[in-house]
Amino acid sequence: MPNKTHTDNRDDAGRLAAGTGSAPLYKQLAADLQHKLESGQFGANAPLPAERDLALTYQVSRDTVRKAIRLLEEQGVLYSDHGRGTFAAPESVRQMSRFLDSFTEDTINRGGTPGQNILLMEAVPANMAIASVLHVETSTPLLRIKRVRLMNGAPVGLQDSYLKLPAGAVLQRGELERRGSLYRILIEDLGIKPSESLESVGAVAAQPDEAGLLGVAPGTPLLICERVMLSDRREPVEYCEMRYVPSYRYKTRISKWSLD
Amino acid sequence: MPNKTHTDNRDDAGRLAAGTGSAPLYKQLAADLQHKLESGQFGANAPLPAERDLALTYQVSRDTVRKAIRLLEEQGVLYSDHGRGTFAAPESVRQMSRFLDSFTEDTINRGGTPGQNILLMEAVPANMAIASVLHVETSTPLLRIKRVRLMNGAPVGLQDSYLKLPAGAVLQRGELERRGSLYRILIEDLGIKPSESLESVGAVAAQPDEAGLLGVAPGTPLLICERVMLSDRREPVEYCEMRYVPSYRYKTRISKWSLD
DNA sequence: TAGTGGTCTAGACCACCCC
DNA sequence: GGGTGGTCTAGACCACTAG
Repeated sequence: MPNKTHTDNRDDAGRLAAGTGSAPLYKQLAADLQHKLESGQFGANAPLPAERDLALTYQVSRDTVRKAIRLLEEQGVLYSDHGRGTFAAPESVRQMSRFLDSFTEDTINRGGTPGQNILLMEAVPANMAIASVLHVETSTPLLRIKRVRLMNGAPVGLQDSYLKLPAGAVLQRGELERRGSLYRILIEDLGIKPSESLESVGAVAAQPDEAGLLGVAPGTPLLICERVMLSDRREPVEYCEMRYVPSYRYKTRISKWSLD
Repeated sequence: MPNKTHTDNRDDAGRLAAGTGSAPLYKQLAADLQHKLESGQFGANAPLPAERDLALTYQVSRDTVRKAIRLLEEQGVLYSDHGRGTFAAPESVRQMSRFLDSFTEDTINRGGTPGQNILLMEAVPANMAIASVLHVETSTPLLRIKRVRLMNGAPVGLQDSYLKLPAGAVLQRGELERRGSLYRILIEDLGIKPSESLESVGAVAAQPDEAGLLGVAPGTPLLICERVMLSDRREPVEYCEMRYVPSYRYKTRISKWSLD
């Protein structure tokens, strides 16, 4: 296959772009297939062409086709059954993201407008519990950020976040107000790449102060989500407690059954 | 590589078993690596041998090594960084299952003894909402199972499940009481293979009847989890509402960050 | 039996990280 | 520069499903 350095995905014959400048072939193929699936070319549970046919069509190896299919399978866009074929996933599955979203992205995905009201943003010493989960000594200074999160202007949640910042890193309140998403700043400005998060979800009653901030009656059931976020080096970087009003739902897709 | 039909994983030289009767090489390799990791041969974030070295050691192709590594990566057992190496995941990540567990398995994983108290088990006509999610006509008969779930004898949750059974399938109350796990029966007896579930999690206040069954005060915040379970053909099979007491936590690991 | 996805190989080159 | 993981290929054979 000739090397090209297109920014476009396709050459004149409709083949995928190769070469050092472009995305991996299997990602291009996945994007192409996803586009076809989302444009409604395949109904729910409709079969896709066989892997060998796709390889011929796109002029790539079958292994590359399989990588693209596995990628889309992880995203819930399609699924493969041994001996039967590969099929378009039903709409209900396709909409559910299994991945980690920031509040900002999640809200946009739900069709809402995200907002925030920063209640507090200051350096605090780590208490024993938080020091333990973030792998630091007690009293190590952490950046605490307490925010009311808004959807379409209405309060939906309280976020209380403790951040272990790299030495010398600075995060200004104005910057957070301007950008909205804390994670975007971590990624783009501070070089912190989140890789995984460990979450624990439960229910609690709203305390009077929390109730006031969220505009609900004290004692109202709240969804509480505690999260430890890990960097790409698997260093714990953030501990966060989120309390959401009852109308807010936490949605997820779980795949693969642990029973064999 | 010679074909063998061992039930054992290794031959005399310590190589993995090949041949038609044995598990895929990459799964054997993954099991072997996982065992080494769990036995503490590698500390948190300790580097594993390079892929090429593992391939030599185990006498398999590098691609097979990569498949094994990807499998363990999905399970949170290890992680790979481009250009740096492959590393043992920290203990906190390793413990979190990202997969679908039944209440029975989940409770066992937490070190508890699961139990149940079947409140109701009968055929009921589907109402509009449930008919919609299960893709059946209104009034189609469904099997409704309402249970109090127990951990170490104490009530921790209410499960209200609506099942679309295959024509002619029968599920006896005594069978469920004896086996404990509904999903085991679905898989082993009815040929229903769960593949994915879509979940929505939130918080609600306990109603008087629910409070009585769970042994909490009315108005106590409960964690509510609604679930639609899909078969391997992506047919919705079960709609289930679960309400858990505040002490019960729903834990999960989320990987891959949606921002690139 | 024909067609599908699943596993496996051997080798090549690219991209990234760190010394 | 030397080592690491990431991508890609061409071909072979196995395992499963369905008509």
